[in-house]
Amino acid sequence: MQHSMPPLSALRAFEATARLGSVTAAANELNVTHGAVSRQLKSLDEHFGVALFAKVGRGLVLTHHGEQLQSGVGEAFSRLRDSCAALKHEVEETPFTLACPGSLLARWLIPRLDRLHRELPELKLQVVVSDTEQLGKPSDASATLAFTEPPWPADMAVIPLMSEQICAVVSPALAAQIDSAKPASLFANKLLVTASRPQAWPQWANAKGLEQRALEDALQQGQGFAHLYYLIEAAVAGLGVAIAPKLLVEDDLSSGRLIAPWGSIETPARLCLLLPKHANVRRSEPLAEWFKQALNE
Amino acid sequence: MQHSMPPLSALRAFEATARLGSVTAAANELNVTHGAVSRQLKSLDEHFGVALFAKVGRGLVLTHHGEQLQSGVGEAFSRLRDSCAALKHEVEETPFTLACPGSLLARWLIPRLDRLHRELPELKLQVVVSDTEQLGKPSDASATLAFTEPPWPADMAVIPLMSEQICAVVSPALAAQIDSAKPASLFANKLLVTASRPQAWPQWANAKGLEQRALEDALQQGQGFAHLYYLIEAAVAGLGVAIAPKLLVEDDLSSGRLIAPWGSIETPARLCLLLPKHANVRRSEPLAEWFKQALNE
DNA sequence: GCAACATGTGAGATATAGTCAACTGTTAAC
DNA sequence: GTTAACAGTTGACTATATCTCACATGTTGC
Repeated sequence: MQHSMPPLSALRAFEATARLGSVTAAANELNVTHGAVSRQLKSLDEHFGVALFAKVGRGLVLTHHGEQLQSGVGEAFSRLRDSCAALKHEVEETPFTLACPGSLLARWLIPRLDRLHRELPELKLQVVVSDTEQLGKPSDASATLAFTEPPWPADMAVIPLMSEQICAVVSPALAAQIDSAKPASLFANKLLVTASRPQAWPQWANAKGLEQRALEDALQQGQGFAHLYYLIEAAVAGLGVAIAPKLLVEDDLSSGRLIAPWGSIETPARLCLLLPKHANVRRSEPLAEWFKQALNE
Repeated sequence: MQHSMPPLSALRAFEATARLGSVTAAANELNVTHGAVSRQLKSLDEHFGVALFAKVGRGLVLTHHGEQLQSGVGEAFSRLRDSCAALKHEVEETPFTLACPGSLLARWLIPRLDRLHRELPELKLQVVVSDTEQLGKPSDASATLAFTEPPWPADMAVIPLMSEQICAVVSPALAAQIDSAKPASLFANKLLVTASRPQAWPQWANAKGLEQRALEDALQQGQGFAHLYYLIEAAVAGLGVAIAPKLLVEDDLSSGRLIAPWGSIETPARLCLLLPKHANVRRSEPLAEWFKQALNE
């Protein structure tokens, strides 16, 4: 059965040539040279053992057998084109869902969301808050934006966008009382912490050469917040010193609402775009590029 | 538009896999390894940016998008298969017409025609007498059998089957009076000639070392026949000595109806199968092979 | 826990399909 | 009648898409 099928590429060349009435036109449509189409047609003639085209003047016309073949093959290719175009259209019209932690969403992405929609309109981007900071779960989002550190989950494609920097921030009023040259001056303030980033203060202490013991004592007297977003607002309000990804406080630092007296440090984590296996590369890649660009401004 | 079409081979792999429900089964149908099909499916996933199959247990099932694609693609491929099979069927059901000179037909082919029909039934062979001995004409026969010598017509494919041998033949009664060791004993007989083969006697004379002059004299007193077939019958009837392709008198020689006292000679001509350009190779090639075999028995 | 089965994948072989350029034949204009 | 533009075919070479092999991973059932 299948044995009677000629090479599909030859059928495609035949269909285009029959439809357009010219080898050269078919070659243009198929983005090949006319020689390539001519060969395909010849191979089809040989497959069926009859001439499908006859030379008339300096062009070709279908023979009886050629017309017979074209009637079915033309419809079949229409059908193929329609089916592929329909699926492609449906895929591209489906909104692209980006999951993002609430703090990153509120303090970095939302201010840039309008521009993102304008620059990548074909994405039909929809943003949702990733419910927990936990990753590696089979999320139904098209992509997830998150700070994560290696090892990265094996069942997802991970595109690192930038290294994470964290900094300790205080309100301008508190900053005035700080000797920024002395890292230990930190301990003159109340430390603000969040359960979602338990490793932040130890990393900071370690990088700044502070004693773990002193840090632990300070944390005992610190204040906890359920969410990074509230932590930062607490710092703005002058409740103490918060530690947060630099990215999330950058706008506040440039506006002067917050001060980072002791600078910032780099952590092993990266801001990453996490894609499920079988993600749509043609949709997620432009998004990753957009993030890389926007993050470097 | 065309731009949205994935590679056709990938679509074929998809269609077979969807229809058969298994990569391995599709690979068998397509006569490739399962790895090849697996790659094609992967490339299709990437083309559309969605998974078309989902792993379920140790097999695959179509996803929603996969089903959507299969509904159209399956029909399109059915259509393609039907169209190709229909054309192929029509071509193969068309009788294959073999043109053949009347003498060759009567004295060699007809006795073997039954066997030919039996051994190549799918040819639906029909035999017609080639009206003239002239070749190179755009005949509407599928193939032409003829003795011809180079140069061969450029607009036809020529398959040489065997070299031509000609021999001078006489009835047994006449043969008894001949000294077969002497070629010149030929001239004791009346020479029988046919207009369709004017070169036969001169070739014979030349090969046997007979004087052209003596030959011409003998031919003056010879008897002409319109057709080779009558010429041979005249020899059988004892009217004189005929010259004919050995192939045409072989049956008579073995039965003793005719004798070739001086043996036979080879001419530059060949028995050939002449095929029009764009002839159906798959039909004419088995016929050529059959002839080669039958001629060597 | 192991054998049988089904699909996925890296590396390298190979065959299909393409390019280029030269050639034949057709049409039309000067 | 000559020439130029055009359409298709073809030989020689090349490239890339496609396949195979062998191994890896994951599932099922005894």
